[in-house]
Order: sequence, then C-alpha cells, then structure tokens
Amino acid sequence: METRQVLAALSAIAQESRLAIFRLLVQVGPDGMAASKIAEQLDIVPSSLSFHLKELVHAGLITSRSAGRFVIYAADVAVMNGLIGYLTENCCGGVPCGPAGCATASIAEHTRAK
Amino acid sequence: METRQVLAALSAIAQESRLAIFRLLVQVGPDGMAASKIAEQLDIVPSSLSFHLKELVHAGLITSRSAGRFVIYAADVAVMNGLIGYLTENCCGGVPCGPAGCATASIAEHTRAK
DNA sequence: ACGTCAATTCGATAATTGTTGAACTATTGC
DNA sequence: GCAATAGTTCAACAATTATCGAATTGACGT
Repeated sequence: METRQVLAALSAIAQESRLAIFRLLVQVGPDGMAASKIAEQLDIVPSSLSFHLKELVHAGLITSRSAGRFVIYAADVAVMNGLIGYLTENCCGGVPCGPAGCATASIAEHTRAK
Repeated sequence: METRQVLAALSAIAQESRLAIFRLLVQVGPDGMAASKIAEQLDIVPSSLSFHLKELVHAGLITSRSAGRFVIYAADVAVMNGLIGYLTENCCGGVPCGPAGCATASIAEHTRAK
C-alpha cells in the first residue's frame, strides 16, 4: 500500500465522527446502513454526515449504493486491511520489536488479502 | 485501548511529516536518533520538527531523552501495537470478514502486549 | 401533479492545524 | 567568559478542516 493512500485512510478515520461511522458500518456488516439511520444512531445532522461520508468514500474505506430514495453505505474492509498491514510492517520494520505484540507481524503479512 | 487514545494516535500519524518521522524512528530502533539528524534526513526545519515531535510524544508514539545537548527520540511500539489491535478488532468486529486478512485478528488480540 | 422524505450541495463561519523566522535556553569546547 | 551548536518556544500567518442552516435534487406515495 502506498504512503499516499495510507495517509488518506488515516486522515479519514482520525476524526471522532468518522471513526464512529466506520465502526458502526463494520458492525452492521456488508448489508450496510442508510445515511438517515446512521445520522439517527450517531446524532449527526444530515449535512455534516454527508461531508464525513464523502471523506470515507474518497479514502476507499466505505462504499455507497442507491436503493430508491435511500443511499446505503457499507464498510469495505480491503483498504482497512491494507492499512493494518502497512502499520504492522512499519511498526516492526522487519526487525523483531521487543515484548510480544508483533509476533503476528509475519503472519498478518502473509495472510492478508493482496 | 480507549477511543480517545486511538484518535490521538491516528491524528498523530495522519500527517506526512509525522508518518515519515515515525517510520524513520521505527527503522533505527530503540537507540533512537537525535532531532538534528532527523531534521537532516527528512529535510524539515527545526521549529517545524519540534512541533511534530511534540505531537508524537503527546500521543505516546515516541519517547525523548536528553544526551548532553542532544535530544534523542525513539519509537515506542506499545501504543502502535495497541492501535493496530484496536483497528483489527474494529475491522472485523468479531464477525469473520470475508477474504483472509482478518484470520489473525483473534491471534493479535491475545498476543499483543497489555 | 403535489407534498413528503432522503440526501447532497452550497456558502458562511468557526475551529483547528501546519509553517516559519526570530528570540530564547542549555550545553559543549576553547 | 565567549562563541558555536542543539532544541524549544513564541507569534504571526497560511491553509486546511469541521459545523450547520438553507437551498436543491431525486424518488416515493397518493
């Protein structure tokens, strides 16, 4: 994963509302959730929500599809997996890094998608 | 790891200069590197570097120690491991998430420090 | 066609964040 | 003590990001 894409993903979730939105969408799974329901659950006004959803879509972390007059958003785990992989690599840098926690680095490296 | 701490860590590395600084410090390992050398390697003016280093220290991602007139900064992998753990959990949400990549979630969960 | 609901866009404003030169503190070597 | 080096802090400014009401677009039910 490229640094540019990593920065986009990090910026996207480094914000209270957006992290909450993403977590919520991960919880509900691939079926996703309508924007209005997200707004209701997290108590965010429509215009602010649109702003944040656009950021998340742009970073590739979530996808959107239309269903009648609703727009359904769903988490796309691929980019998040890429991000986790990048951080794992850059956390341990190949060299084993002290006390536990990074034993899974090589595993994740070979297990994650792409 | 608490959401508040996660947001602080994410905000810290969601910035070009700071991500570069952190990656560099992870590469050089526990011995760390003097601020002036970081500035030289990454071509950042001293005042800007201080600003970014302070952010990283505040997020707990790096530590600083004085050595004569030098200040040595070193990466602290603990918080990064916590962050990776948090993202791994919130990426898969207990529910298995499609194609590979998250098979290590439970492993990381039980292997990482703290 | 009309009213309603879902969602986005726009524009103004507020708040936060990043950049940099200059001034300042502290340590080293002479 | 003095000059040089390492870092930080300060203050001013630029740039980016967040918030939200109002206007707009599009789909639905009647």
